[in-house]
Amino acid sequence: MKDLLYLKDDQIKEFIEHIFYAYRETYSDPKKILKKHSFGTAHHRAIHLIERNNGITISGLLKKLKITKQSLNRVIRDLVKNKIIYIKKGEVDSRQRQIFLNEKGKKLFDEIFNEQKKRIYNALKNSDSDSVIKFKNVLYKIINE
Amino acid sequence: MKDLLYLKDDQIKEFIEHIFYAYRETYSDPKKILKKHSFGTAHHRAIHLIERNNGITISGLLKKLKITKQSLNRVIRDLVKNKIIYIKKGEVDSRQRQIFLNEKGKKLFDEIFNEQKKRIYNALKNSDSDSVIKFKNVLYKIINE
DNA sequence: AAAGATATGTCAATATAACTGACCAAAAAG
DNA sequence: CTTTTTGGTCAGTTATATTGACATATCTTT
Repeated sequence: MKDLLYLKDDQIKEFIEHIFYAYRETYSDPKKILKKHSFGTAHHRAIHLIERNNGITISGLLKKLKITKQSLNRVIRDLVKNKIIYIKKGEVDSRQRQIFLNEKGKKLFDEIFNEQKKRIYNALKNSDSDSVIKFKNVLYKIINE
Repeated sequence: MKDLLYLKDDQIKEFIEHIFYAYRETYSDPKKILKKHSFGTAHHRAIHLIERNNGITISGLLKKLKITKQSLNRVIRDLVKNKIIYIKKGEVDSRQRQIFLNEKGKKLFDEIFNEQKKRIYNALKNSDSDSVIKFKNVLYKIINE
């Protein structure tokens, strides 16, 4: 086997460490905004996925979040109570629930996203397009295992 | 301003989402091993940083972990009690504590790392060295803001 | 139509990892 | 000698997740 520098353990350990930092920093940025509404990162992740997948079902969210329905339920209840999201019965399968951001939710999402965007935007604008493409490719390979 | 595709909001939202997935998956892999010792991800992160920074002080750890000393203290106590780490008074400044993995800790770290390594290794081995370098560069830019 | 499977909701108890705030002691720095 | 820094600890609280049990409505299969 070739002695590929970038496959050395030290390099891999560094990646493991820096993936943590990237996650932590990216999700710390909007915490003040969330706190104004008494929301936390769990609410944030749900809002993000609902914005990205309009009309997503409960089980759809569960698959993406990989948490239990009891955990998700708390979050969903909070968001409904605060009129961030609304829920409709599934059109095809009325056991299902479809979840949507309402106007207040869209505004909150925009506020949150604006905070998070800064960090990513600044990183990308100082990178050439090839770097961004390759960053994305490796990131996806890490997720898909 | 140029209409750079990779700076579009959708692309940025995707990155925000996938940074979360990458973190979650990378740190989920060794959870079974940690559970055998009744440790969690908090212990994992501390062990990782101690392995990477032999003799790191309490305040050094606090800066990297960005948690309170009360939170860290619980973790450190657990690790000392289970003989994963040991603590020495600082040589220059004896107010400080220097933290080291002992033999049991090194073995545990190796077990944990082996699990995590698989995911990263597989992602990197299917990427060319230029991709890995560029992945690293963008990742670091995200952290440094 | 009856039986079984699926999607969701909810109650209760527990675990993990973090937080705030207060206070103390030892050692270094001024 | 006074102040600052480093670390330890007690107590209470919050956020997010878990397991397990059970209920209801709806869809699918027989």
